[in-house]
Amino acid sequence: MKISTRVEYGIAALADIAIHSAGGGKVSTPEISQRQQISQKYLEQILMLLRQGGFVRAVKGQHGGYMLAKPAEGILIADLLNILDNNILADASEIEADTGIRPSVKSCLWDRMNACLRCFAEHLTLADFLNMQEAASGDFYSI
Amino acid sequence: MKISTRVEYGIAALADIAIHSAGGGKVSTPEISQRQQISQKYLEQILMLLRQGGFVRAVKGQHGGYMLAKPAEGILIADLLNILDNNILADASEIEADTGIRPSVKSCLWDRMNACLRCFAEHLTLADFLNMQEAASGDFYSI
DNA sequence: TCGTTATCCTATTGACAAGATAGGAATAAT
DNA sequence: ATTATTCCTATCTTGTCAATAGGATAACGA
Repeated sequence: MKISTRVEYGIAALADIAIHSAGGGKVSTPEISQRQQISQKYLEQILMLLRQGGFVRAVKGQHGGYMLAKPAEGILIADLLNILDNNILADASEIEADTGIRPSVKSCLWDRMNACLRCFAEHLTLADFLNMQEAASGDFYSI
Repeated sequence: MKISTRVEYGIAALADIAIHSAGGGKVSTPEISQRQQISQKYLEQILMLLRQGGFVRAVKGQHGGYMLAKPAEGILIADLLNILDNNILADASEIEADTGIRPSVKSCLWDRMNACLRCFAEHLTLADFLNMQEAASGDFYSI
């Protein structure tokens, strides 16, 4: 199972924001870039996706930055995957149906695999991910 | 969930061979190519993978062709995926361990998703896939 | 008001893999 | 010999990922 760095960085960035904006603060791209070792310019693009997806809110201008748009408990890893990796969890048969093609047996097989992934990712929140990390090492920064 | 055409064609080809070699016959690339609408040259490469993976046996020369190397009940979709798509189901942490990198929390997340897929694909055989198709339409050729 | 520092947006580039296409060598039956 | 097949390698095209770059827009502070 290959996962793009866009997804990887996106989750890392969101986790970073969740941790460092606790208490109403804002987190800026330079901060995240340095802590998570992600190119700042590339990070900007990813954060744009996360904002458009409704995961973070942004404040422009000096001393601006990002904060979570909703609590970490309400952010599903499944939704993150879809935003960051072009609807990776969408069913093939749905896509075919949209294009007027009759769903095939093959896409039915893909869909079953898809369902396995979705079932997992839809029951896992950003908060769960943060807990995983905390339990594993106590060091939030080594994602 | 994106699946490469190599996987798609590979499974289609193997299903075609399973059906048309019933009774000890052989199935040639031109036959499969025509029935499954796959470029013959591309199909050759895929069948080479399937042969190297031990899924089919080949007979060269005139009136040669392919046959299953083992019964369809013994062919796991998981193994097919790994052969046709570069060990797509291998755990990230295993790969990291092989390269001397300490498995990370992130790869642990990927591995859990991987486990979902593997659990499904390791319990599904080529025979199951054939039954799915038969039940769905009765037309073996419209994969 | 001006400068600083941030987000926001688009264009471009380089690397790489997928998806084919092509040509021919080896092999076996007719 | 001829034909039909598997086998193997090289090449090409295209698209996506990953990253870089440049600048527009917005807010804050001195």
